[in-house]
Amino acid sequence: MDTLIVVLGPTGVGKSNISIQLAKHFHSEIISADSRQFFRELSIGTAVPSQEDLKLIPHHFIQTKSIHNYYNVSEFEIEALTTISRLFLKCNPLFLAGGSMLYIDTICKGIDDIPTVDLDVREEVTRWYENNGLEALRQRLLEVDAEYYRIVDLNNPKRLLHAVEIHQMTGKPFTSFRKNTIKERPFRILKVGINQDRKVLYDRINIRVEQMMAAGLLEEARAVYPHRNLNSLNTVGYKELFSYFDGDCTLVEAVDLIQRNTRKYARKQLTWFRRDQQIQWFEPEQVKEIINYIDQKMTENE
RNA sequence: GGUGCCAUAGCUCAGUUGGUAGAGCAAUGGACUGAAAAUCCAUGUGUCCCUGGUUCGAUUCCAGGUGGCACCA
Repeated sequence: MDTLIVVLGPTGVGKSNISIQLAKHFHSEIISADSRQFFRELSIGTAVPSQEDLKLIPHHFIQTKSIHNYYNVSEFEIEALTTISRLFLKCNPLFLAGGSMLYIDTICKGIDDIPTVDLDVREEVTRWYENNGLEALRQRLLEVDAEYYRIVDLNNPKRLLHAVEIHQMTGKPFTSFRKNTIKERPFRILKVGINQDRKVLYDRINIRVEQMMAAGLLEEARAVYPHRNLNSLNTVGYKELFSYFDGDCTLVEAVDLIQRNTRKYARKQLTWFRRDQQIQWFEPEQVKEIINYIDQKMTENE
């Protein structure tokens, strides 16, 4: 049976390296589930695999988009599933590796069919919110979608905005699109989590940020600085350096903040993954154990 | 060596007219359906430097000590 091995874990734990070893062992390829490694303008700050690694093992969805093109998880679902079914013709197991929680879940469980918001609608509703405030936004949502109003986090403007945008665009309440059904996939999914001692992870993250700076992250960030308002650049490692370019902080402070925000991101990833009971957890050194685990599962269910 | 100022949470500090304390940041936990490396929510943390004195009661007042900073020698 076709099996997709999902290699997940917090940022900086060594997922890329491990999934390359696994793909090599199983003569397979890797689909990336990393919402920032899609962008070809961002390579140092998103820690994409090296050119040698990319040559060694074919990767998909790495640096295939531009920061200028709006991209979202739904488009990823469609594209990635197409790629996955094509690759299963020659590889099994196949690997999905990355740390973007929502993107992983979307491949595993699917996401409801909700229209993509036009950028002009987004701009219009956002401007309305900026002029009228959060309370007005809540009231507007209550009028158009009382059901969602009851369950949504009323402090989170992005959630409210999206529901209002969908109504503005379609004339239907956001809730009418939210089916919350789990899509069945025509392949088996095995989740392999990589984690390690929190302190060791944090040290690795701090060092990795220093290495990124040494590798030229500052220049990479400066090159995209003119486009800082793009959503794709609302990204750890770039937004902090933009503040430095603005003169709002020193370079040392900016780098410090990158480290801190990366640590926070790792913590947030772990919070998300913690509730997923399907994940089998390993330490970064346990590549052999992971291979044994996959072998065992592959024969179990043939 | 002398004088002055300071010593409170992991850090930077506030405060207690004497009744054993609180902000920011950090840290930790949580939410999450097309912006997700986004966005939002919640939670502690303590020999109040040490030793004595005054007091029913001292982190707070007093004395001495220790450490730090500044100035003068």
